[in-house]
Amino acid sequence: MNQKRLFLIDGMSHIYRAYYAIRGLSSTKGMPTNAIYGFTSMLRKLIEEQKPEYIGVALDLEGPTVRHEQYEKYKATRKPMPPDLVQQIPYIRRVCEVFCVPVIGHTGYEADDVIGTLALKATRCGLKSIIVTSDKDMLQLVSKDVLVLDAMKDNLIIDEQGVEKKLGVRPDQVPDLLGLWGDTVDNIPGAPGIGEKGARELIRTYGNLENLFANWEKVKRRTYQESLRDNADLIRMSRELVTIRCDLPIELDLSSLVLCEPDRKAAFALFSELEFKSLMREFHDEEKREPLTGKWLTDEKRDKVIGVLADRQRLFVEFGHAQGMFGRKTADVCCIRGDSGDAVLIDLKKPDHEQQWKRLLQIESQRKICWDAKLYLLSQDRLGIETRQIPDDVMLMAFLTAPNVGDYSLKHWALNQLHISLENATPSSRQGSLLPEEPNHTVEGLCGRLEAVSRLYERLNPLLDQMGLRRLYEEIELPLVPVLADMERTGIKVDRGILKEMSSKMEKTLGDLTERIYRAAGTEFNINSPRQLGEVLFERLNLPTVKKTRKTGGYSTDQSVLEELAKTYELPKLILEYRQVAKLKSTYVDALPALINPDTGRVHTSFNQTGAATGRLSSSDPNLQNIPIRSEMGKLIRAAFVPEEGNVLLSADYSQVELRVLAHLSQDEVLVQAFRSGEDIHERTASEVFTEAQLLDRAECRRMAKVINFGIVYGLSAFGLSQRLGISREDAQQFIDAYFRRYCGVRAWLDRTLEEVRRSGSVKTLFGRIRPIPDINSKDFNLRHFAERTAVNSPIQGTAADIVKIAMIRIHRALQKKGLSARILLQVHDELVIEAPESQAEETRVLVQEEMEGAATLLVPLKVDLNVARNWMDMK
DNA sequence: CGTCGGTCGTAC
DNA sequence: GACGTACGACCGACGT
Repeated sequence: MNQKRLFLIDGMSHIYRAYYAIRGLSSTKGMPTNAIYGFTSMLRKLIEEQKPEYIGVALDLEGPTVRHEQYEKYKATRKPMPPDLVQQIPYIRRVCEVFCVPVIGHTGYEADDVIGTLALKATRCGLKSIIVTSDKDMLQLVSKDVLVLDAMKDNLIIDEQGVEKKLGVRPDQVPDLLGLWGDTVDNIPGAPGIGEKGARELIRTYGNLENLFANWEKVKRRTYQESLRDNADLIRMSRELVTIRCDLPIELDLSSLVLCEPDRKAAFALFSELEFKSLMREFHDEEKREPLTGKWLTDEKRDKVIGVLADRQRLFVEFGHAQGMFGRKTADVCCIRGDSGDAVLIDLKKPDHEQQWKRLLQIESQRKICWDAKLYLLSQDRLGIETRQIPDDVMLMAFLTAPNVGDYSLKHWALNQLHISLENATPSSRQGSLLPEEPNHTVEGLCGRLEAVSRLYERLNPLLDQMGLRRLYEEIELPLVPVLADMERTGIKVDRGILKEMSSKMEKTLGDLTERIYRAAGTEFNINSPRQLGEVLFERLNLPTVKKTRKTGGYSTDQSVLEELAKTYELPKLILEYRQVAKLKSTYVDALPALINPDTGRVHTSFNQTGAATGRLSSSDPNLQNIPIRSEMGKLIRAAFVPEEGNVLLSADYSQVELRVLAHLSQDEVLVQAFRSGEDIHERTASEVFTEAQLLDRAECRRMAKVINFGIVYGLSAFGLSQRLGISREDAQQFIDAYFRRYCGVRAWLDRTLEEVRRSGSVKTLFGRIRPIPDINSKDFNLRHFAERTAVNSPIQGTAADIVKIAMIRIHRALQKKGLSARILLQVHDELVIEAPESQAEETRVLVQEEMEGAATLLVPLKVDLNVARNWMDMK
């Protein structure tokens, strides 16, 4: 029996119980502590005895709940919480905090409903849910995988038989039973004149409430008959009120519910304040984890300490980074620890320390664990060592288990998962004389970060297995790390001269345009300011404003608006021209040269592995994934990206990879067939969707079909399609209908995917990458529809991203194996840019094509287009 | 003088 | 409102 268990504690019920059960407990300062003490004892005992794998405490939040909307008298007779209990609540939250037990609650919902929803979701994840409460309402949730534990009564665990024994009915009958019986505490009326015994007897005899109503005349007791006859609505409403909702639109975030070690130091401080003597004693002794202290290696101790560290199975590593040349980070101090015990700080600027560090690195039997392995690899370049063993990366674990978070800084995760504030690690006693002032170079700063890394590892590493993400991590994300590090290290050569020339030309163009714009407008203003531009266009010149407005209420001046106006007026046309040039100049032409490394003439972008929730990479500083290609002028920028002397650039892009993925996922016969026979997919869609008459304009139909094909992948609407194609909504809807008539497998897949996401709250790629879709059951129309589009797009985009990552790893390995000196330089989602010596160009080309096309075996072939050129512009 | 949200525009 | 995923320039409001 290794089924993991989630304990959901009904906080409110325990707090009230403790408050009334323990009388007169308070601190010497007069602070009442009875409820806190009772709650703490319960929590401690539960953790001690049950050793839950996952745990959470549900508390009611302030404000009315949906039940109050249903029934205004709900809980009306309940007195407000006594003031001397109210003031204890914040402390109860702190107790949870020091025990590292998360408090869960959602505005507008009762804690009961939160518990019900999470309990059910947990069972779907294969967990056993144990609800800790003494409230009989909760018994309705009991099932094979949901149990109720009454912590007040000697940890009695109630299963389905237990419910029958206690209430005399099955769990599913509990709402009906309580609907009749009522609940005076919550002011739930129930059936007047029918009490506990009567209710039980009636439900046992008639099975359920509706059947009872249908047969009310057969009921023996006359008072019951009348009550049933006269109060049907009241009773039904009562049942409604006692029914615990299990369908709340909330996420089960297992990563935040993992039980971890209590914060002993904080616990001791809290219990001291509350004067809980026995608990103070319990948390006083052995301060194993806290505080982690650091020691510099000293000559006497060095060998001994390194010896001890080398004995460990795992080493946690954290660096103090210094700004290296041209934005490259480099480590100059390293903090390292084993599974337990003190951390050791190594000053990488000292040759003897550096030697020790290299020694540690070479011991491959021990796993190194860090936050951001790519940074780890790159930050060691200065040491001139090649890291053969890739360290485990807790950041990637965080990303895989929760790709929607967006912020993968150690600071954020330490704060949100461990409640450790890393910036509060106050730099006081700086021990090493060489330490710079930055917080992550102080002993405290580094030790705090190291502590966070190791505790997050303990939490997230097991989650990979529980969520089925292990292979994705081991076989894709982690092996990709050294590939990306190589790409960043290598960079791509940029011809400064070309950009310089473009810049001055554009400068002149902008000057001319500015003058003409001012003349046409009859005034000078900031053309870059949409607000000022809006005023000039729509107030000063009174151009028709009908087109569009912003969310914030102003005039929209975006491209589609200006294009519409440009049909009639001169100024918008000039603005459009100005915008295009200004954009290219500021974003690319002028920004790029600043990022060229003057020594090598190359720019080294950063590829962010946690940048996109779908699993795509993102690129920044500079972003080389959005270099223009569509417009003629924009395209010229690509001419500045060139190979090193004696080399060529090789571009390899997957042809229609997302639509091929869709074909595989949906198994749509038409789509699969089209790709298998190597047809032009847009042509094919055109001939499927359009009529004979329409097809006379073949090129136009293909253009529209292309838009439709892309739209499908993004979850298009008739409105969106009509906008894009400049046609009526009705026509757009016709095309969509026609599409799905022909590609009915795609329709079925969309439906399946949506059904799945509504049930499970998340979607997966072919390789098991998970993306939670929290808003899928939202009441908010916009949120829900956005969630639906995300849900269908993510598996497609994500699977394609997985495939490209696999291809990159394969190419990297194959190049190494064959001893070719070609290098991957860039990844642009479905394209790889590679630099190869002229002499190896052909061999590299063959290798790249093979590795890319063989990266995955789908129902349809993967096709790669390759091009070789002397710059990035001349390639497609 | 920094931060941050809004708008706009580039890529796949 | 209205087609998914990013990054980033610029503006302008706001707080220091």
